[in-house]
Amino acid sequence: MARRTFHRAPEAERRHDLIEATLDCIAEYGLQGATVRQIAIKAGVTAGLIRHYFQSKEHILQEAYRVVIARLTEKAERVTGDPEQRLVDFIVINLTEPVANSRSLSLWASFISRVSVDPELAVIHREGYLSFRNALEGLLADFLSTRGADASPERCRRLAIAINGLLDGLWLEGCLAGELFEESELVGIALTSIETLLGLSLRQAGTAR
Amino acid sequence: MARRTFHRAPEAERRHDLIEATLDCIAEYGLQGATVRQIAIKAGVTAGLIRHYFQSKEHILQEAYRVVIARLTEKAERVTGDPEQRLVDFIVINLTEPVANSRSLSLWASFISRVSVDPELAVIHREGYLSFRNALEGLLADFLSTRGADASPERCRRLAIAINGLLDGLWLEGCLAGELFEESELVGIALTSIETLLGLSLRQAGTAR
DNA sequence: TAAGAAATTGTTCAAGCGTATAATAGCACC
DNA sequence: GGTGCTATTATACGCTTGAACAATTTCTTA
Repeated sequence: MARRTFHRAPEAERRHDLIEATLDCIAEYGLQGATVRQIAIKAGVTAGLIRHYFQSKEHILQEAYRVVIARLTEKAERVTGDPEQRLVDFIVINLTEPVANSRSLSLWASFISRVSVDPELAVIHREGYLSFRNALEGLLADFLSTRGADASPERCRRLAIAINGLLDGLWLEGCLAGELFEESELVGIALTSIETLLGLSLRQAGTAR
Repeated sequence: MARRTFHRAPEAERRHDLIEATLDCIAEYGLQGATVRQIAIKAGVTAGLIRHYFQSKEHILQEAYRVVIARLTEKAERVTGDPEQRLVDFIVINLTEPVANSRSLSLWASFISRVSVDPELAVIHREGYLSFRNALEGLLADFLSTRGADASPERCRRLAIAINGLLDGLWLEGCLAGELFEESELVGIALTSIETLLGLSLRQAGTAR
């Protein structure tokens, strides 16, 4: 019986492909659909190869979760420009593609549901969450002081918690039921609400956006 | 070989117990841990009985999801009193026990992750979500008009979306990392934020709470 | 171009899965 | 206190799962 020909890939590329295949499986069929065999089919290899790269199925899932968190946070954490623009970009990025879509939510929820079950995932989660909120708190502090507003640590902390919640919640709503909202309606609501919470305008005249 | 003795339970009670056992399994071990055998063990019966009450495993999961949604929304939708108190209670209920805890989140996330995969669950989800947001929109409309503020449908819609998002997000934060917040800190942040968004006070002098 | 390292395949295994069904035991009713 | 109904148990079946491992192929390098 003829053995199938195969391509010998660099380790980094192969690991990446396997993780990508894992995410595809989870997004399409849920965590239950992410079996080593399904992942292998999706990646175009055989099941045995997965255990050549990952100690166990748990390990590939942990790596996959790291990738999911990175994709959800990396863009927003690298905003540039003046404090106002950084804050606005942070908001917009979190509520538009590719961060906000049903696939992201599907992946996120799949892993979140295991965070309380799997201590390894809990560690990965906690890191991502704190880093995200700290980034937001920094943006707020910069913006508030630039505008000469109260930027005390206590106020920044509370505002960061509230605005983090607001962004998370609107992200959720958009991902779960994007078709219930008009184009960029959620972004508009977010910007208006955050302006109100901060007591400052985020869309000053003359700033084309 | 001695057959184990058993109790012949009323249908409603047995179905309730089986669903409760299902939720326990999901909360403890994730959706993957909710196998018919595990559920049966948790409920103190044998696996075969589950298929006597539920057409398939899918069906018991659907029923279980209905229960989860009901528990997350029923208390908040039955608030009473004047518009202000109803709104405040709505907020507090959603951010405190038993709605806000890690078990609730675990269950919610488990099902949410399957909403995009399973059309039956998607229907159940959509109903619950719309009913929740409508309830909030009604509370806001009542409260705003009582206070003589702008209660136009467009404003109520946008405020409901924003406040729904804020509550969802803070609920998430509290469930995921309750120990990062002081006792009732999230409730305080929610009340303050919503007062700011509405431009009205929710804690008038003389209202003991 | 031969050899050796290791990436990849193909096969096997025991365990656990959802489902099906026959046997049994609890309970209501006469 | 039988009798009949059916809730419940017990067992079996076919499949899929994660894992293990030997066989094979590719690629590097000398």
